[in-house]
Amino acid sequence: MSERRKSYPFDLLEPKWQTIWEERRSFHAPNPGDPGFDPARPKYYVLDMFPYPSGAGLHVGHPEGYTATDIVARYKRLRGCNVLHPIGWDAFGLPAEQYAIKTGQHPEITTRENIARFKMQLKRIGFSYDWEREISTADPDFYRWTQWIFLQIYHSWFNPKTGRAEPISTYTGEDPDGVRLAYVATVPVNWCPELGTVLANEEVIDGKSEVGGFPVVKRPMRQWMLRITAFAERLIDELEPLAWPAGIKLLQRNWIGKSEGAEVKFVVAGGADPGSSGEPAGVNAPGYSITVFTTRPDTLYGATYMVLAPENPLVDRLTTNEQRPAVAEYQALVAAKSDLERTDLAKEKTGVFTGGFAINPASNERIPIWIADYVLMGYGTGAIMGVPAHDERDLELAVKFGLAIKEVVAPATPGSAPVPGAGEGVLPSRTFPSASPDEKDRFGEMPKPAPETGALPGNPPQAFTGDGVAMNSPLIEGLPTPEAKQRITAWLEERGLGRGTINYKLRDWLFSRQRYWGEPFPIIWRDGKHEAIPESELPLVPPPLDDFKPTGTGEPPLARARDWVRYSETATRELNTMPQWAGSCWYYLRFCDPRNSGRFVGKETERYWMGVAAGVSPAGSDASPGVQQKAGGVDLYVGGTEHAVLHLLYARFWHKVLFDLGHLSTAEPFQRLVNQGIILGEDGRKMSKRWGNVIDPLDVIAEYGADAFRCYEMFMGPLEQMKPWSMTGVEGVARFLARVWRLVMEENQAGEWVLSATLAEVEATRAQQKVIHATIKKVTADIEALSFNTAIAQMMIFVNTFTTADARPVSALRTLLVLLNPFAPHMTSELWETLGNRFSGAPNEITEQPWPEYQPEFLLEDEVEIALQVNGKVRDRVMVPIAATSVELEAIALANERVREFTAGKTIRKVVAIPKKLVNVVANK
RNA sequence: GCCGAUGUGGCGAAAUGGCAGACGCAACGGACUUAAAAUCCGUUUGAGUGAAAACUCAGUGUGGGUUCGAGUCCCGCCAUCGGCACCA
Repeated sequence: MSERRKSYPFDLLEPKWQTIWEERRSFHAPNPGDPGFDPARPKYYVLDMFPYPSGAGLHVGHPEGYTATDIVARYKRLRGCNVLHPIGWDAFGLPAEQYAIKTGQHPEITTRENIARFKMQLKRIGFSYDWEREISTADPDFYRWTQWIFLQIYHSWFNPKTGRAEPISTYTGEDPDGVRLAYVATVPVNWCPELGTVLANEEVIDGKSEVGGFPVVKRPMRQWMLRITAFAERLIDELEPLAWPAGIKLLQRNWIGKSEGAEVKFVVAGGADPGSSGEPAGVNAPGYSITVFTTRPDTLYGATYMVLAPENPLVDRLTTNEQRPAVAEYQALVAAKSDLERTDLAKEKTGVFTGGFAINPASNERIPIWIADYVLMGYGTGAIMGVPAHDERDLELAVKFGLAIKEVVAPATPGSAPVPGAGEGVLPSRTFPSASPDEKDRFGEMPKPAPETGALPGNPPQAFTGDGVAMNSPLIEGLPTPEAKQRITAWLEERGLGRGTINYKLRDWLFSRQRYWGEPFPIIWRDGKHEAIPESELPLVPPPLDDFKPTGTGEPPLARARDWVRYSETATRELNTMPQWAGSCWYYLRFCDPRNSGRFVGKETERYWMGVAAGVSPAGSDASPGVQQKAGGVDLYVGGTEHAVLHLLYARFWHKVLFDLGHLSTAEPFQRLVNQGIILGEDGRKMSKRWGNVIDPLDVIAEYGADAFRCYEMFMGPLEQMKPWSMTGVEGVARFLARVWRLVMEENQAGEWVLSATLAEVEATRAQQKVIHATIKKVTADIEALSFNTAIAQMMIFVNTFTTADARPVSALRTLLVLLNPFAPHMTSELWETLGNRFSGAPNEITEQPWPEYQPEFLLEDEVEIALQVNGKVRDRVMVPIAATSVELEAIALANERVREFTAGKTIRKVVAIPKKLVNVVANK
């Protein structure tokens, strides 16, 4: 490192103040009832997304959000709030375990080392965390309560009548295990052989694991599931009033994917197709039917065929002997495809006819039943009605295999009645079967276009998928789409042929992992049935293991600990562990009361920190029934967009369960959410080892100091934006801080820093007052709005103004120090102390100083400069009295020489005068 | 393909519908210095006119529109980034 002289002695004073803060417990927030707790102060809970302590340590991207929250935390303290500003470690997780597998090093040891390094880095930046609240999700004192919460979920069910989670004891049906919020199911899961575990859908990206990028295959396994789908509606509704970025809300809504529509029952036709020699296989069973889900019940008359998912268990019973080989072959083909291939092949539709037929309940037409892999078993009923005229996917299949296409919705032409039988450009109706000559085409393997495509000259066929007016549909003829949907749904319900229903894309949460480094389930198995272990046995600690490797069979590594597995003569332990999300689902609650050994969080403490902040009135009335949304929760939560869906959705889900069960005082955990943008390397690329552009905060701090590091992180640009790092930019901000330092200090002959001789206990001049109060106003508003870059810019203006002043008023500098304190806490603390030793009139500690209030009268001027425009172009600027009225301004403008010059020979049409801003004279020939 | 965000000097950026480019970086010029570093002061969107002070025109991805007035509001298009991706 260069031996350049430090522009101010940050290397001495930063460690000094960090030690002082620790010794004085300056940022410790007492809980209600604790000594020193002041109930008169409002609470403010400001939270970071806690880090996973990886082996690489922090780079400069991590502390961006942390710096923002730290500024807010320090600002709120100066404003007299009780501030909860904690940090901890998301310590369970795959990387530590992968490392253990490679090296044999126990994950607990690597995790402890990584935490130590992270902690040292964070402390060096000077964050004002309450370190007495530090937690780790891998600490038994913590995960004991993670396990306890799992048991709460396990012991609950979702009561559809009340719309909330209730103890399983309130369930009166026959099968409690079938309704629990935590349940076991054998489901096709994403099995990752390399990682030796199953993964949630969300952890699989393009058919590969999110961690490591290993291939993932589908495989049926017995797994723990959490019934998050029961909360789908509330997770959408209660999102609405939160102060979150609109884009994140949208992301969550899309993820949940609500669609309203109807289920329709199609009766399977008896007997074979008259033209076919195939035997009907099992389709003679009377009353046999297939239910589909559709969002467009109004297109029922246009359903000319049905499609089942290849995995649908009904397929076997529908398939005729003749079609059986083709169906079996297709099913095998689909099963062999990975998710990636399935998506890749999505460009062209494939499918095969089962030989079976069903009756369209509206038109009574016999329609063929196909299977195709574009129909997913996991959504809706795993079966659809094919309406090729009004659905692009259905149209593709129909065109390819020559299935009938029947138009039943006419685009509504504005201002005129729908054209009956609107003909031109419409596809010719066809009858099934016409594809029989193309037997070889049945898998869609033919690379050449199907003959049908060639048979349609001109425009490619297009499905009309918008709303319009029903046609060719006797029951709803001429009705606009929304009414047609209602009418046909009612008609179906009357006849028991269907009902209105809602579907969600959201699936239940696959909650178990076949890993070692996670929370063991507090569950045992006896006679093939699961039971909870008593709460008194928590925490359930994982057994010590020498070999962490996955077994490869899908059996978790915990199976190796034979003694541990054997719970009693008749019972064995559950071998799965929880996913990494578990701890982060509720860590923010534990921060409120991290050492409570009797409860996951004390009741009163939770009510204080997570409840409705004083002065904020809850939205809506408490008297309303059901799950009325309340304000409250974490007041500000800052983190990356990568958690927009998963972490935030899972945490909201757990929070709602705990709220319903009466353990919490609010229905939502995070009132205000902000995403910080990514910080790129100096080369404009994402920071990564691969590019060698990673910047370690400690290196920056060594050269420029922690205060400069913090200020630069905030000065780079808007918090939410992606932006590249710049070392010369850091230098510029460091220069600014050095100028602040030299406002107060100067070097004597001996090279020591002493108070500047220009300091004086004098009144600020009027011009200086204006800058002071403009700065107070802007910095205050900008911190509230998290616009830290412009707050710093304003303080730079302040410093530029006072640098050139002959005498520097002490009071003005003190004001600046308080405003700057949240950004550069070390230096401002030092200067504050130094000033206090020489000048009286202020408390000894900067933290005891109230936040300054700006006085509007100092911002007022006697005169303002206004612009004089002609036809919108500025022609002159003049000083006018601040109180000048529009009429006076108009007169001034019209008398102005430059204005007259540009209006000469023209007629003045209009004069727009805006006091304190400008006058615009509109003139033409 | 669908959804969302973003496009402003050489660079990071700023701007309740009212003087585009605050603040900072880089660059250039000056002061201090034997010299350099540091520091302080100044210049810096482009094109044109002028000896100069000044002045004129153009300018916020692109094409339209609303308005006395648009970086800002509306419509179309282009580019970059992010998310979703057969969800019936």
